[in-house]
Amino acid sequence: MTETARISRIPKARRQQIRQANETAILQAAEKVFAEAGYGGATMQLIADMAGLPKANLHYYFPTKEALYRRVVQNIFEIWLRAADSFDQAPGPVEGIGAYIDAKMEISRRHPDGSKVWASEVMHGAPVIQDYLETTLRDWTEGRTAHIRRWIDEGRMAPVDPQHLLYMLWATTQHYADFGHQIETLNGGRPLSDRDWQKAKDTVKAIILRGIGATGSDT
Amino acid sequence: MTETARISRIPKARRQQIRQANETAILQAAEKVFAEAGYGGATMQLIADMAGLPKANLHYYFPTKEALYRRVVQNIFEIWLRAADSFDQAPGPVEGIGAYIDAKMEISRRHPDGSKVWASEVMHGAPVIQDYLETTLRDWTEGRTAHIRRWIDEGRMAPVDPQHLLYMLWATTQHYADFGHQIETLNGGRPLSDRDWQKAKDTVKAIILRGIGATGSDT
DNA sequence: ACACAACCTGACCAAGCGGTCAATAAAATT
DNA sequence: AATTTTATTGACCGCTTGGTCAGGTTGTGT
Repeated sequence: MTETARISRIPKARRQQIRQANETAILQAAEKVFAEAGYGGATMQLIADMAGLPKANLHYYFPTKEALYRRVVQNIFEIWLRAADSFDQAPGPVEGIGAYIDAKMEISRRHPDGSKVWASEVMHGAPVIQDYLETTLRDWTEGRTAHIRRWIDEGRMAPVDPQHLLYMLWATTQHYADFGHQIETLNGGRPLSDRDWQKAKDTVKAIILRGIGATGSDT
Repeated sequence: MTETARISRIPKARRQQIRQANETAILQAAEKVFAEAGYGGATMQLIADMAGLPKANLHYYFPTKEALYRRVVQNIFEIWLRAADSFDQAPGPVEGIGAYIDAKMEISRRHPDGSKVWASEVMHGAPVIQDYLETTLRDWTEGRTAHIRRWIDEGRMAPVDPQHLLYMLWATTQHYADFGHQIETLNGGRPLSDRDWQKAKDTVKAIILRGIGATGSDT
């Protein structure tokens, strides 16, 4: 480990360091504001205040409101794609779908704002990420439905329509983020506890895995 | 049937007639615009254009943007509550929950804009219908969970957590409205056909009813 | 026919918006 | 130390927004 690396790039890359710090601060603030107010309701001023920067500085890092918004949406999309890994390297539907549910529920818990921004974007007709839907998401979906079809052919689960099964998984898991406020209200105004989240996961997995007649890897 | 009633109140209630026509035109346009652009992104001008009225006329019927929005949200809420009737007068979970899924899927198909407005409202923290969540919706939910618990006690379905089951029903059915654009994109850019909708309903019902181990009314 | 109330609307306004820019400060390079 | 590059910011601008209002029009009761 060289000295410059150990002291974390004092002279040269301090610029980059500051730049990245400001960018992430802005992105975090933006995610929250976009989630709470929607794209139209969000203001650059509010994002700037929340990030602790003057408004003009935002436009130095992100030229327009739309550019900033686009980055926020892309970040979320990548997090979601990463959750798909659980799906792939699984011997059977119980492990694969079970792990996928766990992963997506965890995302709903840790990144509720991101989920809301995504939902809002799609609800409004996906004005900025339509191409993602048509390319990356479509490819991803086709791969997964093929996977599910294989499980069905192997008799490891009931012959349910893979597409609608995927929709169900998305809907159910993301609901805990997008409608978190409603759930919290019905929970007596208190956020879900660790135990509540565990119960949510267990219930969702139980119903869906039994619903598709899934069997474990042991044949 | 009197003459005045037959000719549908020509002299007296023509005012009311016009009033109601304009109000519903405004409300329909507002629902669409709020759904497509969100509360912050929607403009009174656009709503007025879509309703075929000058903007100032909107403010004659609805004093403020928020008042108009509130009415839109309330209308949707009432439609949803009415879908609950299917739940009540049912002998067992297969009929009750099955009919409820059918009803909510039909709402997602017929009133996608309303569903989106509701989703948006809740996602943004329910700023205008928080009281509804705390009163009407909470009462409704408690009644339904009690119903489900009874079914469980009677051995008509597996002992799943009723609250999370309800969330699953809401999430899955509303997903077809709120994320309709995404579904349409993954469907090759075409809206779901009659057969697609039927398949969606059947798949959702099959997975959930099997998932909760529901049995029909015949014991 | 008259008077009164309800309805309609073009023109207007203050406020807030996204975005710009010139001037300044800080850091890196020479 | 000088100079160039990068980062920062208060002040500002054109434009759109929700909302107002005076004056005109239409419908209703007498």
